[in-house]
Amino acid sequence: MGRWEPDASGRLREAAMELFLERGYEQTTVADIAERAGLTARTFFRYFADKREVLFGGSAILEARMVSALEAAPSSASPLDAVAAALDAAADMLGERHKLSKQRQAVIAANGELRERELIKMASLSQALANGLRARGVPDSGANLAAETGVAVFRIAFESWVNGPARAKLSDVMHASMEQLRSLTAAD
Amino acid sequence: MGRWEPDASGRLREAAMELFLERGYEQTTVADIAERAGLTARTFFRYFADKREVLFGGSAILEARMVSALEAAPSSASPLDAVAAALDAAADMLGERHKLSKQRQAVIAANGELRERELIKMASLSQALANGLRARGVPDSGANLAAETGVAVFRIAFESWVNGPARAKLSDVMHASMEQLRSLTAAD
DNA sequence: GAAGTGATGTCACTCGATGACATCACCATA
DNA sequence: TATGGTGATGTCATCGAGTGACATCACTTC
Repeated sequence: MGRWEPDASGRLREAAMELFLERGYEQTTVADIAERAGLTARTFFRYFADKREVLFGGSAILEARMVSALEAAPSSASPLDAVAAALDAAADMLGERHKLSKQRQAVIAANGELRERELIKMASLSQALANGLRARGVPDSGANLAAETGVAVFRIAFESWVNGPARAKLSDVMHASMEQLRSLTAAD
Repeated sequence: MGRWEPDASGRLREAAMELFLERGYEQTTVADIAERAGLTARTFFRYFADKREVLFGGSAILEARMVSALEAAPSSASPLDAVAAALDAAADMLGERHKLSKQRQAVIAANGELRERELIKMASLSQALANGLRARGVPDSGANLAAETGVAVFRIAFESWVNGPARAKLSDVMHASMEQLRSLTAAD
């Protein structure tokens, strides 16, 4: 794999995933990743802000799609319903690659730095959803709360799906979690 | 401040806070902190696992107190009410130092690494609360959800309190956020 | 006062991350 | 087809975080 092969970023992502699965995140240096991709460490840092980021390339896209879905929800929909529409969009995007998701989550779960990075991606998502809700006229505090709880539902459902059977549908798990939230808070 | 003065850990924490406020987190090296505390960088890393951790010494105590409060809630209390008791305990511990909290939050908010670290502390808290709920007989999925949403309420209320007037009571803000959550989900 | 103990310092090293500058492949155009 | 421009990559030097090995210091105990 020579210096000018196409898709350097994709090669780096693949090499990283391979090495993380083979020996773990900490036992892999950036130089290792770059070497397997036929590049140098300096080039790695031209594509990714830091070592962790190589695992989170899709999160910006996911966030954009979820925000679009939230914006597209009928204006009559409640805040939580609009958030639910965003979760559906997420299920569409992630629901087809159960094995890959499982591997990736295993790598992340095994390392503190990566868990931290994942959490801040979720926080960014929550922020973006809250902004979308405000644009729909939802007042500040409610927008934050609805977005936060929505992301909590997303995270819990995703985890449950990843650790469950491959044939389960992510969207079903998400709907079930959302229902559970409603009953949890309504019952008081 | 010589080599064998007492409370090395406390001196390091103070020196760090001072320097972070003076020049910012990134512009402060661990060697700077250690020097101001009359120690060396090597010793810093004997007290704190990494540079970020110097700002999060209280989080383990906070977590322990919140879990205690949750466990002490009457067994008749609903999951969300037990979580609310934990939030009250947090308000007790944090509510008296508005200025310090505000400074600390400003430092954290200004830096991505520190935001990440704070998020994982919140995740740890959520995990601990969920464990406490399970010990009370709450089923798995509901325990996670109640803990996550409870921590979301905590975070939002704390932020609102920190950015509000110094005379506001943290416990009041927390109660208001919790009420808002109930109405938000019950209205559908 | 000698031995032991725990806290601290010193040294050397690896790795993540970044700036400055050189080099390469490729493309447009004269 | 030569020339120059452009963007991607490599090379080199450097800083700071973090760690292991070992020396040193203050203090305690017998």
